[in-house]
Amino acid sequence: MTSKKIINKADKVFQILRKEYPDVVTQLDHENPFELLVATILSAQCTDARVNIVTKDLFKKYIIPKDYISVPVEELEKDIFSLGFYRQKSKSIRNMCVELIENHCGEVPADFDKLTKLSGVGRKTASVVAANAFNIPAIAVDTHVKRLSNLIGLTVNKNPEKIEADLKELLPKEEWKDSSHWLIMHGRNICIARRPKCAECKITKYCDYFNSK
DNA sequence: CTCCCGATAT
DNA sequence: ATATCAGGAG
Repeated sequence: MTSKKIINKADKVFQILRKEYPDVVTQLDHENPFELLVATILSAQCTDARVNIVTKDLFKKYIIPKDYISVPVEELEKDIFSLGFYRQKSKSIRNMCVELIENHCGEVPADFDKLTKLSGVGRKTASVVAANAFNIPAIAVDTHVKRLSNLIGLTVNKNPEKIEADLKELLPKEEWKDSSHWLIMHGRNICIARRPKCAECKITKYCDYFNSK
């Protein structure tokens, strides 16, 4: 159930963001779906900019799933150390590569449900890969999308899966991918978690957080 | 719910 | 010193 008030708010907000961020793309450097999958797993709790620094060399050394399994796990841990959670992420990537080889002929499946079944891949990562590598309509609810959706008042839910469902009701499928990018761009540039720049924000008129200050 | 975990801005 | 960074698994 989405109230008319929220539907109207969403229309105004996304109209402004659409104009503000006309050409949105993933900031994660990648040249194919497999690289995007690895980069997205690595991006958990860490900025795209730092992932890109690591993947610049990583993607020269590891080309296909087999490459990640061929080295001792300690070597992969060292290669991604600076990103944090390096033990978890190494294990996830290795298991994910085994699963790609055993269940998907070494290819990244172009299917949301199949993606979420891979090690280290939850709804957010699956959405990023589905939307950006395969143009499958999806909304990736990351920390920015969550924060802005709650601050603006596009949803009253705190659970990412519920936020995703709420946003999908507010937008046509054709805009699912771009809408998450708009919120992410706005979250990084203006509605910054540590210190929101409300003075520079163009959607304060429709923002619950701003109007309740 | 807790744990994983380094880099960075404030 | 502390919060936060394009989360996911157990």
